[in-house]
Amino acid sequence: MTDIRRLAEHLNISIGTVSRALNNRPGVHPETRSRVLQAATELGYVANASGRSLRRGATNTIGFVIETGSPANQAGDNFFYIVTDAMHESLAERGYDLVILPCHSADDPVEYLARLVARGIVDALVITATRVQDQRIALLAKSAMPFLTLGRSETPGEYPWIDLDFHDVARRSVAELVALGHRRIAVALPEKDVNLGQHYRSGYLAGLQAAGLPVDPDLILRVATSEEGGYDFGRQLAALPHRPTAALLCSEATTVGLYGALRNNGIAPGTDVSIITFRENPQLRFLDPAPACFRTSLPELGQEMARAVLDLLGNNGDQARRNHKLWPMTFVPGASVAPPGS
Amino acid sequence: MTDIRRLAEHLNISIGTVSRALNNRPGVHPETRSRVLQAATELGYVANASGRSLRRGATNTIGFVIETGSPANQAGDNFFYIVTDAMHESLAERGYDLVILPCHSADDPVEYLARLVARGIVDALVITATRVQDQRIALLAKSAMPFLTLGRSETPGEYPWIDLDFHDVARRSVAELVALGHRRIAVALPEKDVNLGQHYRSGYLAGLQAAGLPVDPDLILRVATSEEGGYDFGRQLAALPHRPTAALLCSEATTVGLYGALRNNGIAPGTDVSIITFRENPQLRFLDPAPACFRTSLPELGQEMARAVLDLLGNNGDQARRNHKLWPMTFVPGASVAPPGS
DNA sequence: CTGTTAGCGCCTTCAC
DNA sequence: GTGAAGGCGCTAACAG
Repeated sequence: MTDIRRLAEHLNISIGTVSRALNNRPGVHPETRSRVLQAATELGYVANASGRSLRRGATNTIGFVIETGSPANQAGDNFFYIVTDAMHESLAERGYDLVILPCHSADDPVEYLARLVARGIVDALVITATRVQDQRIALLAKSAMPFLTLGRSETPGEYPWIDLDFHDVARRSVAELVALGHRRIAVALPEKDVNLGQHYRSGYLAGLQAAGLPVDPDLILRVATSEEGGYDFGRQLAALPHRPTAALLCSEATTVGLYGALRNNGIAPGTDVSIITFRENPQLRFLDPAPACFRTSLPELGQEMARAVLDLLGNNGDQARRNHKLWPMTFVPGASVAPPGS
Repeated sequence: MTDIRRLAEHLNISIGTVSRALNNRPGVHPETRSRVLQAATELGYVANASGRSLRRGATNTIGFVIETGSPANQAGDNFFYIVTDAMHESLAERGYDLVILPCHSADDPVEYLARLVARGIVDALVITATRVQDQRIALLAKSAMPFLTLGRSETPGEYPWIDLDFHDVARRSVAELVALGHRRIAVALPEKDVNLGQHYRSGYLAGLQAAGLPVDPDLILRVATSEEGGYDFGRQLAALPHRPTAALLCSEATTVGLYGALRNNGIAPGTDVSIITFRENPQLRFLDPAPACFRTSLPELGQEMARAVLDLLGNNGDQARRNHKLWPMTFVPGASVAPPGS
């Protein structure tokens, strides 16, 4: 709670010198500097953030926006905690802090962002769960706030993104199943405006085409990204007159629900219907049969995101806005996949 | 990005009047006020947070601290998103904002808090995952920062807390099992310094005592709060010479792992070993057999927490520091519980 | 190497 | 009902 003035008085020197010493500015006698640093530690002095930001015109803080009201965020495991943990650590090495900015259910995400930008509490923003047409991106692109999106979008403009390679995951999943003899493969897609669904769908279609398989619209379903959504998907598959022998999930959150629905309808996951889900996580590992899925290092993803954001704030910010990164994932076989009719 | 000066110039009035109009201060001509408000909306003016905080000495922001490096937070579902979502909404009604402050793996939680307090970016803090002896509480109690803990602690001092009633949940769980004829009931506790473990343990012991059952130390195990921890627990139970007929979990995150370990050892969850876990969540609902557990409304918990924090910042802050609330939970029967040897 | 001073954006007191 | 001015805590530019 001490301010810089009291610290200076305590040391009998001017606040200017104290400030220079604390901020590693040149032109301070080494002995003075060490006295200042020691006194700061003793008195628990930390610069007041408002004063510093006001003067510097920057907060040295990155905001990571999460819509806490979204069912997709309330389901599943704590993807974001792992990503932000690593991202935060990388940012800290460069003197930046990270805060998670939750946008609550009753608030409008676009207005929330507009307020954030104007209030100036962060130097850059990360937004997640991008839509095909995303007003948040349109807003940010018009503003002067540097931002990174986790997920692509068809919203026009030049902005940096990092995205998991949903296309390749889906394509690869189909290929794995086809190699075992599957020919009727269902897929659960999210709501239409969720951008990852576009890519997952295109990968699925590419996989079918590569195998010379026809597209059956009955096998392409849209469900909520939640346990309930997975259950829905399973029920709908069970009700199909000509049941598929395999199913793909573009979100691991739906896996448990799908297993439950199949079992409740007398269908054995893995035996009657092969399943490949999206991202490996600890919960999946103990499901029976263990689901085939895709692995990636979330800490590495967080580090990459930190790098991308820091690039935006560096000297080559303009160039950094053209940074695009497709994040690869590797297939993890599982007992949930078997030849059809086995 | 407009500042108040430009807004005032645009309207040809002084910044003092603009400020008064925007902050609903008395003594502004109604017409002037409406002109100001309209111009603010048009130009997208929002007060700069640093300037305002510096002047007011308050940020109107509440910080919710989460240790993103903790395995317990990386496991399980998004408990905190649901709580903070409701809390945020309640706070917003009273003009407060909420930010989630992640403390990353490589950072020391106590130092992190000390920095937060000194930087003055929030008016109050919420800390979670309390320890039996919690240095964070000791630090905050010494500071002038109002704070609320989600979870109790034996750390001395007068501070407000809200805690789920772990004692009663454990006691009730034992009673349910005893009523069905169980006499050997195992329990998985977290590491010793995790405060909720103390209460869960005391409730477990109270339950045994009420039923006149002996305490078998072999049945009281400590495991990590994660899927792996649950798996560990199951393996250890399977290896016991005199196997229990029931098992209690003080964290739902361990449930899937326990099911997996039992099955891998030829033990049927629900039939061979009855299971009661902690908090109901969507993932559990689709496990087979569905685990008995305890239900509570996380949105209501979030609202209660918002109230507790706002009380701290109100006129009766001193009295509010004595607010303690034990949060009740209700039993949800499940197929994971059956009479022993059934 | 150190002290002094201006001003970041805002709100509030005082004067009118 | 409105304008002018000071100062919240800090850093950077300028004197010395």
